Order: sequence, then C-alpha cells, then structure tokens
Amino acid sequence: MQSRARVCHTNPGISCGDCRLGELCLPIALDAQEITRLDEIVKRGRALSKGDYLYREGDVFNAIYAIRAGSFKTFKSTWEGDEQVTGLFLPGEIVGMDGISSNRHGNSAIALETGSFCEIPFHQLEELSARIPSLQGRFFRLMGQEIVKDQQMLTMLSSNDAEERVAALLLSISSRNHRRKLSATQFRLPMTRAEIGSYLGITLETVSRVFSRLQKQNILTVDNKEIHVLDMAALKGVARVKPADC
Amino acid sequence: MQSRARVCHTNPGISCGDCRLGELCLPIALDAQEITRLDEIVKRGRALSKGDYLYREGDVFNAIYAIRAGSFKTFKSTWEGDEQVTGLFLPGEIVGMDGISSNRHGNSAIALETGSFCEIPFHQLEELSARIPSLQGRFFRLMGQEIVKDQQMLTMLSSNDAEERVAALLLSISSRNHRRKLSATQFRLPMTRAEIGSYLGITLETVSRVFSRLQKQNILTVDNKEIHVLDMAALKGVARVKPADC
DNA sequence: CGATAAGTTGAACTGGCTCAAGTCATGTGG
DNA sequence: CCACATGACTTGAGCCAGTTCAACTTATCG
Repeated sequence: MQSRARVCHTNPGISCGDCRLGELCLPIALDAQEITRLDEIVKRGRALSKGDYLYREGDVFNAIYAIRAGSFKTFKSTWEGDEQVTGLFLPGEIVGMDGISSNRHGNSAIALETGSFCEIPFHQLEELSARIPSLQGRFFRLMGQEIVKDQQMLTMLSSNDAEERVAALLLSISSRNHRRKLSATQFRLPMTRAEIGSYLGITLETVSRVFSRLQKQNILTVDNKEIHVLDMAALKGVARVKPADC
Repeated sequence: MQSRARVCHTNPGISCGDCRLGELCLPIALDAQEITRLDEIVKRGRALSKGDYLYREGDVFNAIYAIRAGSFKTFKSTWEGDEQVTGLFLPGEIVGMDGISSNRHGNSAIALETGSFCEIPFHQLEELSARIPSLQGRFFRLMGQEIVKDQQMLTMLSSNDAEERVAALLLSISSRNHRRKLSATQFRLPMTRAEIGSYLGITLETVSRVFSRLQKQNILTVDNKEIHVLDMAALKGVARVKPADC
C-alpha cells in the first residue's frame, strides 16, 4: 500500500529509463536503446519492510540488487554469534557484488527500513555485458568503485580514531544524500548506535560519546537518529579530510 | 641479470600458456586459443628491483599488472606524510584494480624485492573481454575476489586484536605460498615490521611483541624476517579461524 | 668497516572498552 | 488509547590493550 506522494520512487512498473535514480545506478553511460535491453532483464520494484533479508550469508549468488528506496546494511555473523556490519547502502547503490567470485554471498543484506529494490540476475547481466561494451565498462567501473570504497574504509579503520571515523561516516552519508538531491546537512541515520559502532570498529558507547562531544562543540545537533550538521567545515576538519577535498 | 636457476620464473619471453602461474593468474578458465589472444595484448616480463614503482598514486590508470616474481605492496600517502599500506601482492596475483573506477590510481605500488610482472593494458583487456565471454567472466570474478579480500581485511580490522591480526596475516601468506607449491610453514616475510604494522593497523612495536609472544608459546620461530610455523593448528587458534575452516 | 635502517624490549600513558545504572523512544496487547 | 515492556541511547567510573617514547641490539649495504 503506497501513499500517493511516494509513487514515483516505488512504482514497481517504472523502467530504468524513467527511474529518477538512473543517473546514479547501473544505466549510466548507456544510450536509450541499451537501457531498454537492460530493462528486459531487470526484475523491478520488489518491496521489503524493516528486517527483511535481501539475501543471507551463504546463499547461492545469482543476482545483484539495485536499491530503489530505503536503506540496507550488509553484515557477516562471526562464529561467536555477534554480527559485524560491513556495508551501508542507499538508493541508487548496488548490493551483492560480494558473491561474484565464489558464487555464494559472503554477507547477509537486510532492510534497515521499508524499502524497495530491483533484482538484476547476474548471469543475464554477464551475457548482456558481452554484447553491450558500454554496459561491460559500466559494470567494471562499478566493481572498481566498490574496491575503492572498501579500501578507503580499510585505511580509515587502520589509522583514524573514533571521532574521525564517526565524522567520516556522517560526511559520507551527507554527500550521498546530496547526490540524490536531498539535504546534505539534515538527515536521519539509518542505523542504530550499535550498528554504526560495528561498522566503524568501535563500541556503541563510543559512538554515543562522540555524538555528544560534536554536539557540545556546536558542530551538529543530534536528536536520536536525526542529525543536523551546523558546521560542515568543522566536521570536515574533525574527519581530517585533506584541505583540497573540502 | 638472471641466474640460471630462476629462468623459468622470469624469462621475459614466456607466454601466458607456458607460465607456471597460469593456474592462479588471469588465464584461468580460458582455452588454449583464448590464451593466445590474451597473450597478444600482454606486455610480458618487465623486471623491477626493490623500491621501484609499478605506478604511483594519482597516475593515470591504463593497465593492470600480474605479478610474476617477487612481492609488491600498495600504499597511500596520508596528507600528514606517512604511508598507509593497503595491500600485499605475491606472484600470480593482480595489482592495480584500484584505478578502474576513476581512471587514476588511488594507491602507489612498489616492489618489496627484486621482481617481475606482466602489464595488461586495460583498454585492450576490455575490448578482448567483450569478445571472449570466459575472459569477461574471469575478470568479473577476479574483481569480486578483490572485493571479498578487502572486506575480510575490513572485518578483521574492526573486530580482531593485534595477535589475531598478525596470526591471520601469517596464515594468509602461508596459504598463498601453498597455492604456489611453496612451503606453507617456512617463508620469508616480504615486509618490515613497520609495513606489517601499517597494513594491520597496529604499531611496529606491537608487531614485534606479538612475534615474540608467539615464539615463546612455541607456535613459531622468528629469525628476523624468516618465519617457521611449528604449530599450524595453534596459529589458526590464535587467529580465531572458525573450526570448519581448519 | 662504519653508517644507517630494522628490530627488540621496557616503562609509562591513554583512548577506547567494559560494566553498570539510568533515561528515553517505540510499539504491542489489553 | 494507554500502559508497560523492550530495545535504543546516554553517561559515568575503572581498567587494559596497545601506543608512545626511549634505550639498546642486530642486520644490511655502500
């Protein structure tokens, strides 16, 4: 049951060519005719509610998923039983590439709130890529992006302190929102403190303390999950973003 | 100047079909005729000595590199000036995929000892991939492996302590050696303590202390860079490898 | 052979963890 | 629609793994 106002995001029938996320998603670099061919293999607009799985760790890999609405996290369960968050995905982003090499998903992916997604069967995507060079190129680049993103995360985890990590996550969400034409300064955190902590390699208490400290410095306000960045430059300073990137 | 005994590794003229690393490298899954076509685009057998760069951070990306002999590290320079090691590459492995998405290398890659490599121009690889589906598939899988590897590293950095990280690195080198038909229990560390520390997100002193402790427990002997694993099961225990993987 | 880089070990310090006690938000069943 | 249960969040206090700084030994190489 969709409210009238959200039809444009979640209308299950909308094609890639008409999707307002097209400029972020797989179709970039494709022409109209190529998008039509891509459209034919995409299973569009499935809806999920909070807590629903997109796939589970160990599942046979047979598709990648383009997020249309909502947010998702990926995680691994350690054999002691607790979960390690490995990724956060927002609309226009692609989840599931962790299964390509071994043919099984190495993570689980779960909806953090009500959302929807498109399923792109990988086998068909491979076949189509072989026939559409620009699609092949696009997908190589998309995987390359995933590698770069993971490596940035890696660098952060091995050299930044708690404050820098939290600031960097906020900046990441902020800029991803900005790309989607949403506010870069006000947004809702899709994850709990525990999930953020797991993702950033710190405890939930430390996450909470960092938020309190940043608030005390008037860099942002925190109202539960609602974040309002008051001083973007200062936040970038905390994250130790190089001057050139500011 | 190559010694007689090493000719088989480093003979610059050897083709992919004859290379004894073929079963680890790009050609897996290709038939003889396809390998011939791949051979035509590969620039083979360049030699490098310790400290030579394969590429530098910021360089325009135009090729990926298959390691033939020796070992390489990748790293980023933080704007404070110190370097963050992001990867270790051994023969049969592919370096340079970090440049695919943005067309510029996000890391530098440098030889840790005398070595050699093959250069595979990416543009030509893309073209060839579009015409050889099994090559396209192989390359998708290779990139997928890189993603999985980075994510494992990520999980390790956010949830394992110093001892677990060092143990995991040793096990990783051990199993990669094993795949190359070398000893899984005796090998030379290609990196200094400082490089290992940077890679694992700990200080060089901590790396040294962990080695001392593992030695005291008779799990291994350390003679400078020479490692001899005495008790593989115990080492796996320290690394908290799940029982199933042992 | 001497200089310089690499590695080890000790001692003191500290950021973030753990444990604990409490407040606040959310949502479910009566 | 409220009450109450449960999960999410905050804050404090003590502790500890790993850092920092320092002194020293051991390799490496021109």
